[in-house]
Amino acid sequence: MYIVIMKADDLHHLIWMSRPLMQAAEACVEAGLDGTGLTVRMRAVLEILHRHGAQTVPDIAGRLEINRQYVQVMCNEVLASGFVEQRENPRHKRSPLLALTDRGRDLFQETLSRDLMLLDEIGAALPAEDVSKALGVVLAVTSLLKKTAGERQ
Amino acid sequence: MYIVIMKADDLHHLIWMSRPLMQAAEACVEAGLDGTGLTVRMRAVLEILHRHGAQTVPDIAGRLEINRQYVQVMCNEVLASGFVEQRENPRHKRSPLLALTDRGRDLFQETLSRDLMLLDEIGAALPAEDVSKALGVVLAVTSLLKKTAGERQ
DNA sequence: GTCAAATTGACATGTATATTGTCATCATGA
DNA sequence: TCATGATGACAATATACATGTCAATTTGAC
Repeated sequence: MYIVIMKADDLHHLIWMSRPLMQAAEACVEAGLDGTGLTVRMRAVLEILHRHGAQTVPDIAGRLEINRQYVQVMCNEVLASGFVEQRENPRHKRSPLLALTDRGRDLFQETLSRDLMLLDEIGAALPAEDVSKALGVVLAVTSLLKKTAGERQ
Repeated sequence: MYIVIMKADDLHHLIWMSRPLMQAAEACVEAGLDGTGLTVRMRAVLEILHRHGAQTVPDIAGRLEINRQYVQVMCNEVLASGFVEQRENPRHKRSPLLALTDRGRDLFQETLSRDLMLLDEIGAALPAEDVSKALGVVLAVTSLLKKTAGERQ
């Protein structure tokens, strides 16, 4: 009985820590972007292009799970910044591929490596096994919550 | 080396799961609030009052870590809803205490118990120890990220 | 090859969730 | 009593989306 109560309590706390965690992470990324001319949402586009290579705007929207029109705005911003350029798309003449420019790639790799260093620092304080278990729990909880939200409707 | 890479990767994933987790949790709460006349942010106020007893608006803002002016708006909503009422504050004549009305208490307890049932259900699929460790990791990561964001500025 | 249907980019509008700033009023405590 | 601070109200701004529409063009089925 006691254990059950404790668990629900921890679970409750875990779930409601998601917002502070997200805010802290975003603040951290934002602070790391200071001076680069990038915003967090521009960085998101660069990350997709870095990880998955050249993509069209609708492709990026799909990966970000954000609607096409808003991602279009984000992409226009990175295009204007010069960190991304349009390339001809052999598969669709009116929908160019967006690709990182050399400047964009350099910049993103720089911020990425700084972020990875930070992750290593943070990770140093935590047992690898705990991190991996935490990820498992969070993934499971998220998927169960999603399912429940659907059912509750 | 391999382990370090794995850990940073898991950590990265864990951190960026915070948004989907939060969204899933909010969607779930919202679905559970359907028909009660409450919104998620109104519920947040009720939860504070339920857990900590009667509070002033600035007190609630402090606990929610949201700025005073916005919490004022949230509180005005719950006051209008009739689930919360103003009481005289012996410590400050211009700043009344907000307290749950009987209706508010009943309603909140009902939604709370439904949510606790859900938590138990979700918890049933997870070892208590893992949940507790996950919470520990998330708390640690959040606090380290907050610290870093501050330093990076 | 033709033509209907789908895709794309652009733009306008709406909404939720905040933050920031200002101001008058009033309470508190030195 | 009087400076200081707390409170509530209001306005402006920002961010992060969703939705809807439209023209141009592309694709694919026939």
